[in-house]
Amino acid sequence: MATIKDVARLAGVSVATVSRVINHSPKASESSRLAVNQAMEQLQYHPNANARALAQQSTETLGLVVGDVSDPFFGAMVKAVDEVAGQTGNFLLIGNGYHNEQKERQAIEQLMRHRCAALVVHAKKVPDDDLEVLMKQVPGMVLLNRLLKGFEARCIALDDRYGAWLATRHLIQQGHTQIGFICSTHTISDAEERLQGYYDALKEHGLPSNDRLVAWGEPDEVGGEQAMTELLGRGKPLSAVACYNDSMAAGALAVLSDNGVNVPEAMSLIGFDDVLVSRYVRPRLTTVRYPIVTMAQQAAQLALALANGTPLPEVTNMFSPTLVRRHSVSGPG
Amino acid sequence: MATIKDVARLAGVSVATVSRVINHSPKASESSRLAVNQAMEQLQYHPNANARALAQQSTETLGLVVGDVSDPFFGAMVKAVDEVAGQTGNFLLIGNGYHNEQKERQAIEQLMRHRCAALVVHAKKVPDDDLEVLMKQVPGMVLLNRLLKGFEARCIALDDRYGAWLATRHLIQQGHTQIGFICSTHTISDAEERLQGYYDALKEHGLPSNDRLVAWGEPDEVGGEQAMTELLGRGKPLSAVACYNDSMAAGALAVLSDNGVNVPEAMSLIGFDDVLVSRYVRPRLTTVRYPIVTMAQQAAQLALALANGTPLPEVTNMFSPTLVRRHSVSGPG
DNA sequence: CTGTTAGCGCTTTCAC
DNA sequence: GTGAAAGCGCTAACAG
Repeated sequence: MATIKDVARLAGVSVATVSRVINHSPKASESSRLAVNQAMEQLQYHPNANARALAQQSTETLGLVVGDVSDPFFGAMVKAVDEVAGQTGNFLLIGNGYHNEQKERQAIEQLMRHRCAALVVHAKKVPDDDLEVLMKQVPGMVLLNRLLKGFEARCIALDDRYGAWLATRHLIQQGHTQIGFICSTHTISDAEERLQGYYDALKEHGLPSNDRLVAWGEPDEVGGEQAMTELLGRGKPLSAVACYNDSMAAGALAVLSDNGVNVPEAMSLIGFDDVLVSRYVRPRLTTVRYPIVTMAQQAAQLALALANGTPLPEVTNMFSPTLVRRHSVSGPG
Repeated sequence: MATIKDVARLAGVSVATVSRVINHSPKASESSRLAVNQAMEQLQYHPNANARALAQQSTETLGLVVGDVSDPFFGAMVKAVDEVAGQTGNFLLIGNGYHNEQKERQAIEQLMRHRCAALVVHAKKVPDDDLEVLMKQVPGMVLLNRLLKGFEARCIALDDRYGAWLATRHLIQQGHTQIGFICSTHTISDAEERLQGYYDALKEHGLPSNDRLVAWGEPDEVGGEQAMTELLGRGKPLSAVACYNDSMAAGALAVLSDNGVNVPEAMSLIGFDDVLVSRYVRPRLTTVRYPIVTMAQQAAQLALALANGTPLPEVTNMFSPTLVRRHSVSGPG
């Protein structure tokens, strides 16, 4: 692959001049600009981003760590961040944490090695202490969906507990008293917080909580199927279920449908996240909206500003979820 | 951020030695290995990947261009490629083409600038000629879901036409004679091929084709809703519809459900791709399986082998889709 | 406006 | 086993 020297030679100028026209420097005559552009074209020249990064000591890249790109929730996040990266002329580097401490650490590590100016990190398994070390080391690092004390201004999170409380309260307000919860087995704060929100709402309304009303599974469709099957199998009276997320709710819905349990007539169901699928199952899923796109955009903008030393944008550090009423919830039969 | 010099100084050795222990060179004494590791730890040293790439003239990165990461179809693709990248110690760089010629070109360009050793490219809009130039320039570049003549061995594609033919024939075999097609408005070969496969099957079985039986939309849920609404609105008798992909089928299904048209009793529906959603709508979607995971893995392995000059893996250059029977197709009412 | 040159951080001969 | 030094491709003073 051609280098800047080749271009300089062919254009009959110095490498400095080539560099100038590449970077649209004002001090470059029209004539050399022409010659250089022609040479670049002819040689199919593509500037080496690594060399550039090294020389400039900065990279024009924005790093993002997500759980798993193939998950629609993260898909929305990636897209949102990619858009702000694109607008600011940055290239997006993505690392998958795969919900695993080792992998999360590796992903962050890789991004640091690539010297991403800005870093948006969604990592739920890496311990606070380790994260703190990294945050100190990388000024342009912002945490998404996690609150690290001492770095609140560089965190953008959602009030999970409030969201689950909202969902459960909605069910209670419809008259339900026997309410189950389908929870995620992932040992991350989101799961604990949402379960706690469910308990809070129950207690607040004088409803007893009961272990037999909560079932667990992986936070995806299959996990939702299993958890709902489990719940049904226990035979404990139940007229409504709040789910950890929409994917699990979709799985639960499928199981109910297969078992001839009508939703919402015989069973109300509420999800969490408001991802696309919630609008395409039938009945449409009532859920709790997680404004991930806005959150991701703000995180990216903040990270970029922090990295470039430009004025910080105003961001919301703690977002509140909201209820989205669709058709999977009604009063008890 | 600490550099290799800092580490060398602290460890009391030369940078060459530090480099040796970083790269696990056999010629590095246990004592210096120890000293260096300790110094790296203490300084929180992260080797600069850009400098490394420059010095080695190679990058340990695998580039991937997709349409849009947030689309579940591409999500599966990204994950598959990421897995083989991870296994071979490569870091994945992703570029989004957003179904737009300019963007596709930019994405490929970016990846080339970053000097990705291997490149897996899903680009449907960039013209053949341009692609040819790039293919010649980057030996480790492989095309996914596209067949470029002269480079067949570096292409991994699916027989779209056959897939749509299969779907339509399945409908015909169930006794349907009034079969619609919901097509994508994206002007890419996939859309043309699938539509053609539908026509082929019709003709082959002596069934007339009719423009009023095909409707168009964006290849997502919303597009599927619109197209199905359009089809219904035309009032032309219809007992089955083949769809461009599962997302459109999901949208179509939703519209049918909302209009009280039972699937499959009153209307049969068949999708394409076999993405996750097809198993979570009710009825479960009968569809045509697109073995994207296997295809993406093979593409990645091929690209890596091409880039590294290692023996090429055996790959299938043209995959055949298969029918997946679930519950959205039956005989005409 | 242009060219010369000294690095950026790392790898890799080549002597020792 | 180890270090000195050259160089990867590019940018950014600096001098002209």
